[in-house]
Amino acid sequence: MPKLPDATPRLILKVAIPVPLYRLFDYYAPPDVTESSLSPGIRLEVPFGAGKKIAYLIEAGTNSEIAPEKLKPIVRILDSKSLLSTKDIRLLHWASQYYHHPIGEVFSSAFPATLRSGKTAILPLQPCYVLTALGKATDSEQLKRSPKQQALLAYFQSHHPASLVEAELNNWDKNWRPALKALLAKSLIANTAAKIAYIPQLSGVNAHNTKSSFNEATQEDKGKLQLNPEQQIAIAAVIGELGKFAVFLLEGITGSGKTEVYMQVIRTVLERGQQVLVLVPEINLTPQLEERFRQRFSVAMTLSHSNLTDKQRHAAWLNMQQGMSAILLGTRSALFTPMKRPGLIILDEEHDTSFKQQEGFRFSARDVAIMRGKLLNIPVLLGSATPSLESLHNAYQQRYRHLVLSQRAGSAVEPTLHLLDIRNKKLHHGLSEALINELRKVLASGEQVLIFLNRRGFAPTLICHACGWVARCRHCDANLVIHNYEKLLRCHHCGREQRLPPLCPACKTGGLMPLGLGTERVEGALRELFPDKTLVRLDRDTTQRKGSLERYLVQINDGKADIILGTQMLAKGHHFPNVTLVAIVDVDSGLFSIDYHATERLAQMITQVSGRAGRAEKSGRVILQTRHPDHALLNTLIREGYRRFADIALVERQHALLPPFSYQALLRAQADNANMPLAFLQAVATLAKMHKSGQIQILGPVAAPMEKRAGLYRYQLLFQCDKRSELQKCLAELIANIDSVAYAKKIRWSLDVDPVDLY
DNA sequence: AGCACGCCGACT
DNA sequence: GTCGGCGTGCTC
Repeated sequence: MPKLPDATPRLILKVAIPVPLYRLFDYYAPPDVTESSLSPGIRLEVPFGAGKKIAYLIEAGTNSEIAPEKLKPIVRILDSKSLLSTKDIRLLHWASQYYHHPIGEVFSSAFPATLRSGKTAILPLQPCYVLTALGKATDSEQLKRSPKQQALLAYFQSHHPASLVEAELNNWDKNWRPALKALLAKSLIANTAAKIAYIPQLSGVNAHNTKSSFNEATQEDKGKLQLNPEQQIAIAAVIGELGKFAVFLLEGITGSGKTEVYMQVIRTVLERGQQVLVLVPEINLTPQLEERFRQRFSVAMTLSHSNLTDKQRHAAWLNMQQGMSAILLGTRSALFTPMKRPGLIILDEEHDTSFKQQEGFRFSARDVAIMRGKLLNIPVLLGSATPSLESLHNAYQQRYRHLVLSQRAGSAVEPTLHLLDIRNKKLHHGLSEALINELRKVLASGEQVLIFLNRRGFAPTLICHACGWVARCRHCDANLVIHNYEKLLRCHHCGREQRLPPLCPACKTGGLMPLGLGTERVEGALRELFPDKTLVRLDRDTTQRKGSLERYLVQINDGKADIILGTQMLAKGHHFPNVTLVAIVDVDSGLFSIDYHATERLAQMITQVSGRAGRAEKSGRVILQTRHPDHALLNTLIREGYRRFADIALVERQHALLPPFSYQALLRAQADNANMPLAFLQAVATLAKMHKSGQIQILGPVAAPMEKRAGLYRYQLLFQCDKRSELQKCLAELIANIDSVAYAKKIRWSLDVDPVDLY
């Protein structure tokens, strides 16, 4: 047989590999595949260095800059077609460029761990069980001698459709297998072909089903379906833009019914046969939204967050990708989950900084979600009671549609805020007499109080009264925090801990004293003051174990707690309807930070915590202890509200030319000594000044506010420009040349585009 | 990021 | 005499 003419060149694949390198790698395609069967985005296994890696195909072609003898053939092709859509691939390219992060790592962040490690993209099927004709006809009463079987049969009979998969049975009761086995033996239940929960389609065989599935509002829900005019306007506005790109900022005070707006819009999207991506800042917030969605919608819903196992995340991702699930409720990491029929992205609590990834690929889930909506041509709905200044600015600039919910649902009244001047006042473990009296009154009337202190542990400082020695962390520029229960000193920055010393290590006397406040200390004081009241403390230390937060929340909402004490965990979304008094013990620590973001955060935090009070018929009060009762920010906030505060803050940002009136990027560098990172940043600054246009300001390098942390010395260089494209151009050029900068390989550096804090 | 190659100290 | 320390350089 004659050989093929030499003119047929071998196909060359340009692939992205998850390594911190800003370039693609070229490989030979297997000889028997054609270009058309190699769609961008498919996963490949390739030889790389000494080992093998999973790579993502960027493009197939016939030319390469690399010498042919250096090219290797790929090991194998993993996907017959891309698991990501063309538009989502474009999103990844955009994100890689915008955040200046290596393309391979960006691609791999879009996949769950299983697919990243080369597992085949097959949706695991779970066994499914259905009622038989006999099962439908049998009265579960007949099984009353075995209550578990009776309950299970009744559960099947009440479930619509009358089929259940293992996951649902697990949800019903952990130990369902024996009862099911018995029902199988009695032919009341049958084992059907394995399948996953279905998603109702817009038209066709399921049309009738679909309709009933969406309208299963319970009696309780029907009461809430009385929408006020603002809600109706918001819902109509978003629904009017379905199928198009638009960004909405839904600004709704706590209790104004934002979730109801979400649900009404979601319902319409589902009716169109499309899927919804709902992002929340943290896992803690998924259960309550999940519960409300499940009550309202009987469509398949998927959760995705970091507490799931790899298998669960694999299934969640593929469920969405294949259109088996209609709603994905997840945290930041769920942002890139592909959708077969994308219809809407909702980002709840859009101001929350947890949406910004703080290491590695430092993307903002909010900003990437907006770009994703733009590429997918679907609306993006941002919701918050305390919108970020950037989003408000975008709304004012008409880039976002601004939807406002200013009314509390039902008869609920907004809480009133009061500053309590504690200058020259005697404090009992941080609590003033006036505050204690207020607490006493409210507790006496059987109502709940909520006490907020954003610092866990007993006290943030251990000091020697005799010689002035302070317990410092050896690895960080920070004091060790006293944890009295565990008799430990712990560093909240590097996690290191040691025994609480009985004597001052410096002067060997017994003059050690706690200084400052933590939740443990306030807990002790409150237990002493109100020994007959039940106190629940919610902070990272008390809610570490899985499910403990949920248990406490149930206890609180059942009225089995009088005093709720905690850290910012309290500020995030949980509803405490019986709380009528909120006390913020120490509002001052956030007032005088060097980071201009701090006042915005403080205002959001105060407003969010305040929102926990007085949700029911009773109006709530919020007391803020302060030594700065004349502080302008505090006064604006408590008298005129968050929005007025935000408007003033925006004017200040404009005068200072700070974001959102300019754009920033922060180059951080760290190493186990101070010299190399500083020298590196200095060299980068010099390089940048050569390349930059006149518009870009280069500030620094300076030490990070905490210069030493976990044994590493940290410095940073800030870039700022009022033109985003100029800044981007400068950064791109820098990154392209950064390897040649002195010490670049000896230190750890990272670039943070649109930093949310300067630490 | 891994991983291998490559030149200088305490060990079977 | 070797095992191995991590400095430097490469990965198609």
